[in-house]
Amino acid sequence: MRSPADLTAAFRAQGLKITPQRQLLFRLLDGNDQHPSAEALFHQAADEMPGISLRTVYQTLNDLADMGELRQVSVGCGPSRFDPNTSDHHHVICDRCGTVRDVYVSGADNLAIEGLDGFAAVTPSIVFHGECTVCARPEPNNNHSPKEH
Amino acid sequence: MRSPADLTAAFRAQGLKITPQRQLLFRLLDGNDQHPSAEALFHQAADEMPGISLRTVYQTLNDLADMGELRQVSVGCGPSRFDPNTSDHHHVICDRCGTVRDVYVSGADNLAIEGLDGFAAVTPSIVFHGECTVCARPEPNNNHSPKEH
DNA sequence: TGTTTGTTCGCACGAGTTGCAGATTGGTAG
DNA sequence: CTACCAATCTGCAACTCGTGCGAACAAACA
Repeated sequence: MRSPADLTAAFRAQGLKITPQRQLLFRLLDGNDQHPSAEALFHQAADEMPGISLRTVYQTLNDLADMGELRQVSVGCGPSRFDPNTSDHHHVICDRCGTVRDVYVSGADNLAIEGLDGFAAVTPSIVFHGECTVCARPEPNNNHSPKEH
Repeated sequence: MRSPADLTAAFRAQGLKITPQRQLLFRLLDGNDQHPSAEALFHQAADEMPGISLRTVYQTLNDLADMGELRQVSVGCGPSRFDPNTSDHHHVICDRCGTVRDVYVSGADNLAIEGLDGFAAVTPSIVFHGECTVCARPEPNNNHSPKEH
């Protein structure tokens, strides 16, 4: 995703308007590597702008995704996550708490695939499932729940 | 997934009962490479057993998934698909019509990954997105819709 | 300042899935 | 064969995530 200033210019160039809601969301997403869900981003936004609606967050996220400024990541279960990192990368997710991290995989486009059966223009999307350092810790009071850390 | 006979034995061994509904679903899933959704399987089952309920189909699919007899495949949007093929493989999906096929990828477990950041016991799940042969055909009357073919 | 047009918001709705409870039925012991 | 108990089935309601809609609102611009 580009900087809030660049996005502002890009939105205006398309005849779209710059609202306080959009500016706030641009700022919250800028450099954000947390892969927030729409809901999570909404709560963060509501802290600064109590009247903002979840509907607007979804709307803006979809607009940004349509413009290619962010990627929507499906993590198997639970809500979609949004990723302002648009570089060529993949994801690792903790199956316990849902934490998502970016990972960079070399050679993913040159995998030997059998059974492609005529499918064209195929691009891989890799999700590594595992346990994050916090959840893997064997301590007894490791009682944290999903959506934390 | 094991054969219907083996599943029957496995269910009984766990104190679970063998009902006509379960037997039907075992049979419909045996060797099924269509990656059906719960809904799709329900329609197929209802053809042979008109009174069967969608709830029972979900229940049985979840039971089988819990037992490791089938995998639940998330394809980004739309309902989950269920895959009785439990061998080590991945999937290619047509982004137009939703067709899913099994693919076998060599070297997937030896990918060079950067940014894993302490994540443990990481296994990759690869979904290739592309267009199937039918959807890639440039013919003008290529007007088939999702869930067909 | 006024007009135009895109935006926001809240609500209702829709898809997919699960929880619940009463009726039903498989498995088994008598 | 009958009776019993626990597992199961079914239908419905509820839930989660996301979208459609329309009235009120506000950014951009003359």
